[in-house]
Amino acid sequence: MDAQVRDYGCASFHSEEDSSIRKGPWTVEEDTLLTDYVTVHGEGRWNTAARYAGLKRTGKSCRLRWLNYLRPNLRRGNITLQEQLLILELHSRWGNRWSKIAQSLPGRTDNEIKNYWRTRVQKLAKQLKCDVNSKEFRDSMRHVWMPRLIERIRAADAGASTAQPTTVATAIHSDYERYYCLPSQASNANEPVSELIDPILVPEMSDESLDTQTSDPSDYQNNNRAGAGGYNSDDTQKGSSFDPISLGWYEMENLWNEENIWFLQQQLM
DNA sequence: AAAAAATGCAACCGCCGACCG
DNA sequence: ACGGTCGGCGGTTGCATTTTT
Repeated sequence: MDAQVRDYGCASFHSEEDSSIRKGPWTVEEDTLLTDYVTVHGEGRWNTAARYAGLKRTGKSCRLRWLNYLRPNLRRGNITLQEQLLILELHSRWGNRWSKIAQSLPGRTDNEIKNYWRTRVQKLAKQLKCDVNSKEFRDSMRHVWMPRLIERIRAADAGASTAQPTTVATAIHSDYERYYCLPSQASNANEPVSELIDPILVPEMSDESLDTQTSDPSDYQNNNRAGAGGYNSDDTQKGSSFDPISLGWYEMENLWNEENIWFLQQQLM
C-alpha cells in the first residue's frame, strides 16, 4: 500500500462518526455513489472512498460491496460443472483458502465459493454423517463426486457440440480411461463411466443430489433436497461400502495435473 | 392457504500482517 | 521499537425467499 492511501488526514473519522455508520443491505443510491467513485478514482483507498463518495459506510463495507457485487465482469448465476470441479480440486489442495481458489475462477468471488462450499459440500457431508474433513468424505469427493462431474461435463460437451469434441472434459476423461483401464469407447456419452462407480455410490449421492447444473432455479432447489439415507456413520467406520484404496483407485492423483487444471480455467474465461 | 422448515446469499465480525509516522 | 490504521481473509450471522408439511 502506498503512502497516499494512508494519507487520510482524519484518522479518527470512524470513531467520531460511528453513530452514523450505516449497516445492512446497500441501496441503489449507495451502489451508484460507490460505483461512480471507483470508476473515477479506481479501487483501493476504501475509507477515503467512503468519505468522499458521501457514503456513511466503513471502508471495509465499501470494499466488500465492490468486490462481491459491483465490480465489472462478475459472473452471476449457478456454479457450473467446470467450476464445481475446479473448486473441489483446488479445495483439496489448498483447503479453505477461498481467495486463492477464487483467483482460479474468473468472475467468481471468494464469498461465492465459500457459500457454495458451505451450502452444498458441507451439507452433503452432513447428509453422509461424516466430517467434511474426514478421509472418508474426501475420498468420496475425489473418487466419486469428481469423476461424475467429469463425466457430466463430457456428456454435456458431446451434446452441445459434435464439431469440437476435444474439450477439457474429454481431455481429462482420456486420462481417466487410461488410469482406470476403461473401455476406449467411453467417449460414447450413452455409456457413462458413472455406471462403473454406481455400485459404491450411496443412495443420496445420485446425480440429482450432487448436480447443481440446472437452468431452472426450482430444479436447483429440488436437487438439494435428496433425503439422507443409507450411508451412515457405521458404514463409514466399517469401511464396508466405500474403500477406494482396496479398489485401486489411488492413481486418480495423476489425473489432476496442471495441464488439466489450466484447461478448466481456460474454459471458464 | 397458512405455518413451519429449509435454503441461499449478502453482509458483518474478528483476527492478522503490512505499512506508516 | 511501537502504536495506530488499513486491507485482506476466513468464519459467521441475519434475513428474504423458496419449499415442504
